[in-house]
Amino acid sequence: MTQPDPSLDLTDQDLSLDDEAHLTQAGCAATRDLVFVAAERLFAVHGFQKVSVRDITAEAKVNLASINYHFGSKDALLLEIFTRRTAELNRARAKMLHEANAAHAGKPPVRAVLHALIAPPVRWMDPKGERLISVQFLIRARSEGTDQMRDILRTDVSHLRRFSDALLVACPQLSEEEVYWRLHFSLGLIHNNRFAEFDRLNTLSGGITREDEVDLLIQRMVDFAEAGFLRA
Amino acid sequence: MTQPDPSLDLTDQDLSLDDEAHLTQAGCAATRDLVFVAAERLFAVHGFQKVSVRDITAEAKVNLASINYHFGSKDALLLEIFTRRTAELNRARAKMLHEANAAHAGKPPVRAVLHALIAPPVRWMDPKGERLISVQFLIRARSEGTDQMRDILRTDVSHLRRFSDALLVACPQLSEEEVYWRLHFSLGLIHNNRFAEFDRLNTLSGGITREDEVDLLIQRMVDFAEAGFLRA
DNA sequence: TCTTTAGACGAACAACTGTTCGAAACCCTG
DNA sequence: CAGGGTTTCGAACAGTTGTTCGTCTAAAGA
Repeated sequence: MTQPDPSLDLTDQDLSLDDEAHLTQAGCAATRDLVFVAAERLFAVHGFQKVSVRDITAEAKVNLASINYHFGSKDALLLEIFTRRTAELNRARAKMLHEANAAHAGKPPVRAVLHALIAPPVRWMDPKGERLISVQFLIRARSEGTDQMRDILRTDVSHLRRFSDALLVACPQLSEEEVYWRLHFSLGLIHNNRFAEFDRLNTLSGGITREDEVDLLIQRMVDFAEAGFLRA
Repeated sequence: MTQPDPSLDLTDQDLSLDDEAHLTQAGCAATRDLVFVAAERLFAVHGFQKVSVRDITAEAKVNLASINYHFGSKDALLLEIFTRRTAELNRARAKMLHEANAAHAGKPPVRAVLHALIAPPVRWMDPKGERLISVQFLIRARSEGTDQMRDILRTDVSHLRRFSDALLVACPQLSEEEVYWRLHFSLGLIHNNRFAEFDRLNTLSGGITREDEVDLLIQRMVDFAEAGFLRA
C-alpha cells in the first residue's frame, strides 16, 4: 500500500521541484501561459460551466482558437489546470508530513498530521498571495469537475492514504472506521472555505471574523479538528 | 435581531405545516410536479449548468415548453426548488432548536444546538428515504447556484443567527469571534457530504464506512463538532 | 536565399441553448 | 351542447457553445 501515483503523487525525491519551472521557458510561447492563468481565474470565480472559451481568450487577449491549439479542448485545459494544481498541493502536503515524520521518529501526533493536511491549502488562501485563485479552483473542482476529474479524485487516494495511515497510528484507541470518518470531517473543514461561505460568515458575525489572518485560521482549524480526533 | 424572514424562515406557528401539502392538489396540474421532481433530481445529480430544459422535460415526459409555462424560466424553476427545500430544511431545524429550548429552559447546551443544526439535513441523506435528492440539491446550490440564490444564502442569516445566538449563550467561555468560526467549521461538516465525497471516503476506507446508518452518522458528526466547541 | 514549421488569426461550422409563438386539445361551468 | 379559460403541443426563433479549417506571419535551419 501507499504506492505513489506517478501523475498526481510524488516520491520524496521530487520535493524540491519548482512548481513554476515550466512557465516562461526560453522559446516557449507566452500564449499558453496567458490562457492558463486567465482560465484558472475565471473558472475559480465564476465556475466551470459558466465560463466560455470566448470569455477566456478575451480575458487573456489571445485568439479564440488558441485554447484548442495549445490544449486540445476546453475540457483538456480544465484537466491540465486541475492536475497541475492538485500535484502542487499534494506535494506541499507530502513535504509537511515528511517533515513531521522526521521530527517524531515516524510516529507524529494527531496534531502534526492534521497540520500537514490543513496548513498548505489554507496558506494558499491568503488574499495577499497569488494562490488564492488556485485553491478556490480546486475546491470548485470537487463539485463541478468533469467526470474524468472526479474519477481522479475518487481513485487517487494514495495521497490521502498517507495521512489516514498516519492517523491510524496516532490514534490507536479509535476504531479504523472512526478514524476514516473523522478524517472525512476534517477535510470538510477545508473544502467549506469558498468565497461564498466566507461572505456568509462575515455577514453573520458582523465582520469580526477575519479570514485574511491565515496563520490564525490554520490554528483554529487544527484546534477544531484535533479536538474532534482526541475525543474518546 | 433574530427577526424572521417571511420567505425562507418561519415563525413558530408554522412548525406544523405539511411540507408536501401543495402537491397533487385537487385540480392542480400534475405536469408542474413532474417537472419539479425531475428537475430536482437531474440538478442534484449532474449539476445546474449541465442539465438543459430538454433534459428535464424528457425525464419528466412532458412538453418542452412546460417549464417556461409553469415556472417562467429555467432560473425561476431552479429558484423555486431552492427556496422550497431551503424553507423545509430551515423549518425542521427551527423546530428542533425550539424543542431544545423548551427542554433546557431556554439555555440548551452546545450538543443540543449542534444536534438541531446537523440532524435534519443528515436525516435527509438516508438512501432509503426520498429526500436524499433534495439535500444533494441544496449542497450543490451552495457553489453552483445563481447569483440570486447566493445572495439569498448570504443575506438570509436570520435563520442561522438563532443558532449562533444559542451557541454564544452555551459557550460563555469562548470569544464571540471563536464561536462564529467554530459554527462555520461545523457547517463545513454538513456541506462536505456530497455523493463524490462519500465515494472517496468509501474508496479510502475500503468500504467499512457506511453512510446509510444516518443516526450513527449524526452521532459521529455531533460528537466531532461538540468536541471542537468544548475545546478550551 | 530557400524551405520548413510552429504559431496566430479570422471566419465559419454544426450543435445546442433558453425562450416564444400560435394552434390544438383539454376540462369545467353555464 | 356551447362557452371560455387552461394546459399541451409542435415548431421555430435568435443567440451561444466548442471546435475546425485555411491562410498568413515570422523565425529557425540548411
